[in-house]
Amino acid sequence: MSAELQQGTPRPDFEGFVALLRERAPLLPRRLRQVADHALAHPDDMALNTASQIAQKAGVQPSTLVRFAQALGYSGFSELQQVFRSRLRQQLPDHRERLAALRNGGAAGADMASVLLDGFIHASEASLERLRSGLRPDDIETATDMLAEARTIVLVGARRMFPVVAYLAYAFGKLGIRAVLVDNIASLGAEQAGMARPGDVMVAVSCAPYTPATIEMAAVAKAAGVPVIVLTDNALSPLAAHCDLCLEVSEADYGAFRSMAATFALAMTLAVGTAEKVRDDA
Amino acid sequence: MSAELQQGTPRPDFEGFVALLRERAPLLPRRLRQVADHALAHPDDMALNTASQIAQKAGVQPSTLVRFAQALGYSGFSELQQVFRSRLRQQLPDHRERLAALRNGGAAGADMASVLLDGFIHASEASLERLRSGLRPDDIETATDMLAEARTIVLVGARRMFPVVAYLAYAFGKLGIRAVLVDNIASLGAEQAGMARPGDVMVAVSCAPYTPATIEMAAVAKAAGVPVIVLTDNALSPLAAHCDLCLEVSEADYGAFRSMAATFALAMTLAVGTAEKVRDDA
DNA sequence: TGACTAGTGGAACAAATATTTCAATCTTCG
DNA sequence: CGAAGATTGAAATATTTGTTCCACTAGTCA
Repeated sequence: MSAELQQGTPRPDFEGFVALLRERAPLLPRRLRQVADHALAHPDDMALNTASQIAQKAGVQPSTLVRFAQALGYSGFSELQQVFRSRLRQQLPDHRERLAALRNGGAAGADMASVLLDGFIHASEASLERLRSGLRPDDIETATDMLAEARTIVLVGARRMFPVVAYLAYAFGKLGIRAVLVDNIASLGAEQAGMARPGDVMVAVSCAPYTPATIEMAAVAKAAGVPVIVLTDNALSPLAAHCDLCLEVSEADYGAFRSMAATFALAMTLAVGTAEKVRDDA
Repeated sequence: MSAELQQGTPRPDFEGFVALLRERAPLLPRRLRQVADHALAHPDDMALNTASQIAQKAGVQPSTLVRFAQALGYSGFSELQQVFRSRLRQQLPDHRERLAALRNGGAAGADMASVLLDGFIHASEASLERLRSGLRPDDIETATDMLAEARTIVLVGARRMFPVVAYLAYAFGKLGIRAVLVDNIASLGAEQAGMARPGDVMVAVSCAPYTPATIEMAAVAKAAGVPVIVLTDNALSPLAAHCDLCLEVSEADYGAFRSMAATFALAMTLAVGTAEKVRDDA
């Protein structure tokens, strides 16, 4: 091992570890780098599991963990692990206090950022909670059945909801499921969506205030005999009229902005659930 | 040992442990009671230290810890400690096991859907929790300062992360803040991003596996004197090298898919925070 | 009071875990 | 192309850690 990597024991706190890694990581060999990535991505894992369990998850040998720790100047893996454990110890009470402080005292202008962030986090958590209790598992089941049998999945969503369908396009693509994203480029949305035929399935996403184009495309598809699955905010949505299956996701808002957390969680579920079905059928 | 204390392995979660203790504690011998008190008072200690360290803090022998665990029906101290560790971990791996069990056991379909949804909801919640405690409010403050002073905000993100910048484009637009979305249409991404000049600000979003084009655009912008704000998953990200401010968001994953909840919450915070600043300046 | 039982401390033991070592492999540079 | 060096995987080893056992104590009931 080159001598330059050998130094006295580095700072025993997590921040110190990250700082150290920031400068050393680029110079580290492949496997050690792999460990570095894993350590930053899964710090809890590093704190709570044994060396061989961590090594397995990181895709390396246990000995590599020891080498990694030593390359950074720690005496061994155990010493490095203490860094992660102390982080876990401090982090919990620390953030509980901060949260309580924020809630009680009307925050000053300086931590406006914290208040906003906290607000959006809360809205997201509330949305997820509602999703958990509000959605019928049978409906997801029906949806994934439909999607798994589709020749092509046509994804429609605009404005606020475009990110959701864009994500679905990515996820389906990665899972090897044929899907096309209607992005309305050059105002060709109607033509893009119009190519759907029986045998295909449309997924349309829209919440209040509903984008007329999305409703229109769903209506046209349905009339053409294309099954339509809708993600919307409530059962009275104008979209609900033009669909075969309606999945309701009510997001909580903070200020003028609504969370997207529940919608994305549902989207991921649909994508993976469909992939599982497709695989089982084959 | 009296037979009544011997039972099958109790529930492996922390709630179960507390419930069990509530009814058994009064009947326990002195030293075991002492352990019970310590366990409830210092659950983190129970999760993160070795048996002899814990024993010392609790004022008992290591063997007493083992007896305590066994008196409650666990096979030994190690098994009991896992209960405390999973509490810290917020039971994430538990879901993987359940999903694996479902696959093997061939459970009913509706169950599969529930497990998936539950898994993604958990991953989202864990991500939000990490965001809450892991992000420095000062960094958000700095980011919104930079954004509020920008003439035009240039938004760069690809593949998995495209939905985030697409959302930001929507949000900034709605808030009356000038922003352009680099969507790489017709492979014109470099030209789209290349129009950024000093006085503008670029927001680049990318997590592993990093899209080379995004890194490249951030590097070019930075070299041209355009301030770059980066949203990425860890400090070692190749994007971190080419930015003026690095916001780290580590999302929890479930299966092969990572949550987007924390990234979106942060994006909303940035958008609204910037709007507040712009309004105050005027 | 004396025998019996449950409880306890501490040492011996067994198991799990981290660490070291060494041979094989891949890189790099002459 | 070939040699020197770095890197890696896997087995051997050393250490730590958890567990069991047994002698001893304290409390309880005949």
